[in-house]
Amino acid sequence: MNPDISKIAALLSDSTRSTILLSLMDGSIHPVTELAHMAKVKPQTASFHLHKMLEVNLVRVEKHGRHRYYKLISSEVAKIIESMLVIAPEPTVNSLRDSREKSAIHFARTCYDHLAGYIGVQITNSLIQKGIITKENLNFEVTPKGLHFFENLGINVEEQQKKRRAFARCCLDWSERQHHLAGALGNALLERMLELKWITRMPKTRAIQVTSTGRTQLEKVFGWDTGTGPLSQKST
Amino acid sequence: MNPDISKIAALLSDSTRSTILLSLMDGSIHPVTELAHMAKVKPQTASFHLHKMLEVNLVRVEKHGRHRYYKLISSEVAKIIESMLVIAPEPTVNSLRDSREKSAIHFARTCYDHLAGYIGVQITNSLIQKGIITKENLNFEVTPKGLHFFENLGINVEEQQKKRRAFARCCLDWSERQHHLAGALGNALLERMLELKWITRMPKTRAIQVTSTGRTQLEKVFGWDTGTGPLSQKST
DNA sequence: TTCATATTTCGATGATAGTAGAACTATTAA
DNA sequence: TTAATAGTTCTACTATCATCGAAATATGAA
Repeated sequence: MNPDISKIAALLSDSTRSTILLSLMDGSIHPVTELAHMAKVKPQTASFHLHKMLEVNLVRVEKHGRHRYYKLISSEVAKIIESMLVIAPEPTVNSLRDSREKSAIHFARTCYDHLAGYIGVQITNSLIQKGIITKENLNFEVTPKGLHFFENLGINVEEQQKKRRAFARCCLDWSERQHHLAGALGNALLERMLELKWITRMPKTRAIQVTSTGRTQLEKVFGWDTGTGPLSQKST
Repeated sequence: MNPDISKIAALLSDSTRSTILLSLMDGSIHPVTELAHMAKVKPQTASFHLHKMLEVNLVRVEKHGRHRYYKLISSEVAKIIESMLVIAPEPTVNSLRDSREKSAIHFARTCYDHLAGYIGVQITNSLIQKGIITKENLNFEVTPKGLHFFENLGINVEEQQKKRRAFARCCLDWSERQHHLAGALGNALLERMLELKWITRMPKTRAIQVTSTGRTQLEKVFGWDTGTGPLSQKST
């Protein structure tokens, strides 16, 4: 007499649906055709899957004109996916295109609504090393020194603490096998970096690109070199 | 080019396998026949499923004589199941037996290696109210006063903090829709309560029974009445 | 050695579920 | 109004997979 996990798991067990869900892990809205393209299926098929996920409340729709935009319904759903990524096997790389995309995603990507990948982990580690945040069990705490740091960056820490969600949690990065910053603070940092144009979203993927301004600023602020982009990174 | 979540999810998507996994959520070892009985399938079928879960590293086996004892391979796997329980629909109750078991499980049960259900949440809330622990984002911290409390109970807090796992995290209780104490401290508390015979494991389920000693002690220590057991609890 | 118990392997069966073609609805542009 | 685009519904077709009987293996008991 337990809740029925299998109903939920069945929805993630199909590779088309899991591809769609991982695309939605960027936290934003996506039209059906785009999701169909990502999963390499016809629009009918994507529609069929999205309908199933709507019924069990994994995703939500917004109608705008003739488009229907889908998104993840909650961070609870994102957490399920996140926890599976920790132990999921890495995919086989079949083409040069696959290999490039893999490098890009390992280098920097969004994980639901915060930054992940090599860059995400590096930033998190730098924040710890510089005494801006401290890691307590599976959460982060902002030091007094850290309050100034975020203030200068244009992020109001208190505002993030008031939000009805985890303030600064650890999220296990599947590519780096280390923790990166998540929660309200992680989200605020991503948003601010996008706003400052240090990073930009790459179309059709969850991959993130570091701009030339970004490279300069990251080096200045954190004192390390990000390299020239995903292709210059050694694959691990 | 993401890790393949669907492979993992496919293993949880079958109701027989999910029943087996939920049985293993008590963190201990179980022989094949017992798991087959819980899932209401023949031993061959259970064996077939366990073999699949072995291959993908969800479970581990220990051979003792002619028995093969299975258990969850890691707390990472437990975390996946835990995160799904949060949004999984409640099962339909078909018989009086089901209804009784449901009450028992809602009243008190193990969740991987700590206490959950009405009793688990009540204990957690009492610990907070009495200033023994405090809730910081999604973790708990032990107050100086709390150190004495756990000392008196026979739990060495420092020893738990040294362990290579989350010390005292929040775990969302699916039946109570509130947090209860998990992590090393949650585990230590469960073990100590079993040792003191305040509670006992009920055979064939994850349900936990509060002994008469337990009722007296819980009332004394926390100042609330646990009732006479699951059957005296109002179902919510 | 012989019998009983625990578990796995093999093979056959039956049910479930993903896929895309065709047709249909809804919205936008010309 | 007509044409084009976005998305859904319906209907087969196909493939995958859980289930269990039967038989095999392995351990323990008598």
